[in-house]
Amino acid sequence: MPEPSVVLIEDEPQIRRFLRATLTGQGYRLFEATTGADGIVEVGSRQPDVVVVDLGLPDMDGLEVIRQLREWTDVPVIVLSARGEERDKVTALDAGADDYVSKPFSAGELLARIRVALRHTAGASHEADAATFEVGELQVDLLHRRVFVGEQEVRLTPIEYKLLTTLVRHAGKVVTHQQLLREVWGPVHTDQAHYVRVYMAHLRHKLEAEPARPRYLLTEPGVGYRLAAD
Amino acid sequence: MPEPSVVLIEDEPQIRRFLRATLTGQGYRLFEATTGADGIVEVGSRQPDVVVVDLGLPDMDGLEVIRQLREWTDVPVIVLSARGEERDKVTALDAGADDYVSKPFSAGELLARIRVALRHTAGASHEADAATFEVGELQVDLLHRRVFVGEQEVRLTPIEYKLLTTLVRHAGKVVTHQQLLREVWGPVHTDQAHYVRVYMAHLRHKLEAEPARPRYLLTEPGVGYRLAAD
DNA sequence: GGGAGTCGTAAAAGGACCGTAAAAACTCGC
DNA sequence: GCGAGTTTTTACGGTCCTTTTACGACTCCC
Repeated sequence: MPEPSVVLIEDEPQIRRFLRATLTGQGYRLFEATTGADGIVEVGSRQPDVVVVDLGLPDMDGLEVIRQLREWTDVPVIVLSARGEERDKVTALDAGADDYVSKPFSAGELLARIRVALRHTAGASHEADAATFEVGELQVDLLHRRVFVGEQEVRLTPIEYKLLTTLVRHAGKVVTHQQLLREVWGPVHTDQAHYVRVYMAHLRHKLEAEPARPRYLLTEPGVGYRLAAD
Repeated sequence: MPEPSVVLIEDEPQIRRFLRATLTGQGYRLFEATTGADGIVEVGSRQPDVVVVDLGLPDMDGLEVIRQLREWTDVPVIVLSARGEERDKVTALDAGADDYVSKPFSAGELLARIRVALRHTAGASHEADAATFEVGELQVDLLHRRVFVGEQEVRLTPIEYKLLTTLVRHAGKVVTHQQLLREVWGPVHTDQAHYVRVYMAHLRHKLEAEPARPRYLLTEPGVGYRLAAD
C-alpha cells in the first residue's frame, strides 16, 4: 500500500483540525467532508481505505450515512461519537460500522483502530489490487493511469477512465448499472441509466477491434456490464 | 454459518459465568479456557469464529497470547481489559487484536462487537469458496453470475437467472409457487401462477438435456418446484 | 367416463432495454 | 470571449425480454 487514504466526515471545525494534523502527520492522505451527503460522494470518488464519520452531523443522521455506504461498499467505517452509551454503540455497529470510538478520544487510540481496519483490508484485497490489469490485447496501468491496446496507447477522458477502472476492480464479475452510476457519477445520478450506455459506446469505440461485437466490455442484458477476465 | 463458535479465555469465574450466560443465550457455541496456554490450545482445536481474551491472565500476559495466535491464525480477537488507558489499547491493537473493550463493559456492546467480527470473516470467506453450486452437469457461479451445463456457458435473462438462484438457495427443498413469485416477481404478483410455469419451461429448455423429463428442475405437483441437490 | 384443476408448451403482443448518432451545454486554457 | 475537448441530453431503430393468451395432456376425484 503506497499511502493509505482516509475520508473524514466531521462538521466540528476544531475536531477536524485536530484530526487533520494527526492523520496527515502519520502520512495518511486525508479527504474531508463536513456533511453526510458530501461524505458519501467523497467516499465514492476517492475510494479510501478507511472512513471516519462523526455521528452528530448537521444534515443527516450519521447512522443514515453508514447505511447508505453499506449499500455499495465494504470500506471500513469507524464511528466517532459524543455519546458513549451501549444503545448508541450497538445501533451503530449493527448498522454496519466496524468500530466505535467515544469522545473524548485520544489520537493514539484512533490511529491504532485505523491500523486495525487497514490490516483487515490489506489481507482481504489481495486479488483485486494488482497495479496493472491485463486481458487479451487490453492493458490498464492503474498506477500510471495509462491504457494500452496492444502496443498502442489510448487516451481516455476522466469519465471513460473511471468507468473502465470501476469495471477493472470487479473484473469478471457483473457490475450493475446502479453500481456504475454510483461509483462513476456519484450516488445522486443513479437514475441516469443512459450515461452508462453512451460511455460504454465511447469505450468500446476506443478499446475494441469490433465495437459491435465486443471482446472485453460485455453486456449483461437487464443487469449491467462485465469486463472479461480472461 | 450454522452456529458461530467463540473461544473465551478468562480466569475470573464471575465474568466467565456472566459471559457464558450471555453468549450461549445468543446461540453461540462457547468453549472456555482459564489460562493463556489452554486458550491457545483451545483455539487450535476448536477453530472458532471469534476469540475473546482477557488481558489479565494468571500464567502469561494477554498480549503474549495474541502474538502467539497471530503467528498462525487470523481469527478475530476481541480483548477484554480492566485497564482503559490509551497505551494499553494501542499496544493490544498493534499486537494483533481486532477490538478492545474496557471493563466494566456491557453485554450488548460485546455482542455487537462480536457480530462485527463475524461479519468480517463471513465477507472474507464468501468470495473464496461456496459461491458456486453444482449438481450433475449443471453449475451455477453466483459470484460471477454465470451458468454452465458441462463446458458450455448458458445465457440467462434476468428473470430466468433470478428464478434459478432462488431455487439454488433452497436446493433440495421444495419451493412453493407463492415463494417463487414473491422472491422473483415481487409480492404484488403472487397470483400470477402461470409466470412460473412459463419460465420454468424456458429454464428447462436451456438447462435440461430432455426438457420433457427434467433431471434438475423437478416439479412437485400441487406445491411448487425443487432443484435436485445431487 | 367425465369434469375440474394443474401442468407444459407454443406463439403473439407489447414493452423495455441496448447501441448509436448527433445536437446542446458545459469547462478549461488561452 | 473563443475554441477544443468533454459531458449531458435527446431521439430513434432494432433486438431481446416479459407478459399475455390459448390449447392439449395429465391427474385426481367423483
